[in-house]
Amino acid sequence: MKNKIIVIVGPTAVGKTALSLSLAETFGGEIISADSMQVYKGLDIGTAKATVSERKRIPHHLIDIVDASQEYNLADFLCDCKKAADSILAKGKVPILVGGTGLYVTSFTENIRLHEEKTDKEYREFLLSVAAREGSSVLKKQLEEVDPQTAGRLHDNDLKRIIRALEIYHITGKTQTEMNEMSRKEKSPYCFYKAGLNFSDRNLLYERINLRVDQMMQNGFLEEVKELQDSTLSSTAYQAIGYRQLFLFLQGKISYNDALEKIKMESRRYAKRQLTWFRRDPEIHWRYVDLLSAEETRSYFISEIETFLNRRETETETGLIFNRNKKFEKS
RNA sequence: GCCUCUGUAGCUCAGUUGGUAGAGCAGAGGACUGAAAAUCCUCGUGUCGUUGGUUCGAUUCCGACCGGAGGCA
Repeated sequence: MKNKIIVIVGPTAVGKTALSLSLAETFGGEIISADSMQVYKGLDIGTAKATVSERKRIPHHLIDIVDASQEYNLADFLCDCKKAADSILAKGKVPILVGGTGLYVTSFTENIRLHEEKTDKEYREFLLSVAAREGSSVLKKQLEEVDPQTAGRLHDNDLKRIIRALEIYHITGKTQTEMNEMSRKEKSPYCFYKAGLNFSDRNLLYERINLRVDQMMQNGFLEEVKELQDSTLSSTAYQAIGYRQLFLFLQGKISYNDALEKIKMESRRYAKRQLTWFRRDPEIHWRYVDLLSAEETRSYFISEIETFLNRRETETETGLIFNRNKKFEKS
């Protein structure tokens, strides 16, 4: 029988943390954060990490695991996440995967296996300079010769992905199409119950986000950013919403108000993209937090998860997301 | 009180020598396999302040009224 893992997803600020803590308590679970920014030490308030006392109450994994000056990516996450899940299972506890980074969550649940090949920063820089000089369509044409399938699904302006596809070919001699096929050969050794939190009214979600940004400021977000100013953030950590904007304010380049509004706006857009990502996974059980009380949401998922944990037949569908197009071809 | 400017999309504004309109931003939808809080694609949103006149036809021209900004008394 496959081991079972609980997954909680949803846009930023819906209340994933609160639900995860309460589910961890009732089921004897430990939490694995699936968040590309909470891995960084020192980015605390702005990334809305669970508080230290919450983390004392329930063990959390994959928070504060790398220095903010270091890079961290999907491959690192898949490796760390598996280790964390297995260590929790070995203790006889239930892993609860909680997070808003859709790529991380689905790559793990769909058992994407990345291969030895890594990244080649120099080659990336080189391609980037080519694109700057001659335009991205030149690279697109290169890719068309090497991997027409990937080139076909990418837009001319999608520079990051064009470069990545060329980079893969440069390192491995194989196309991204081939590599992607190889990456999903085996089904996940785990099975998942996927809980999704959302607002039925988008405006209420946005109000919640705006409010939370204000609360972050009250909790000393600006002081946190001041602390970071001297240390250099890695290019990935630097992408975290809020930090960039507050750096600009501290440098006197934008007003405090503009920074605040920008943070709120970027957070709202982020939430929207998260929803686009998670919506296409039909296995997620969605609950709307503006239609139910916290207690109703909690007890709904508790009873759902109870039956999930007691179930003997534990096959979950896989390949629903990254293979979506193929699925339609079959039928 | 008088004079000038102004009122067009959620916001900032363009425009129509009279044939009911378009940019940016905001917003919505989508994509996503080693940067993913990143990145990329697509798409609208309208009593053109109100009301009367001229006109086949007014958002456009004219008048009145109402709001906003500035100036003069």
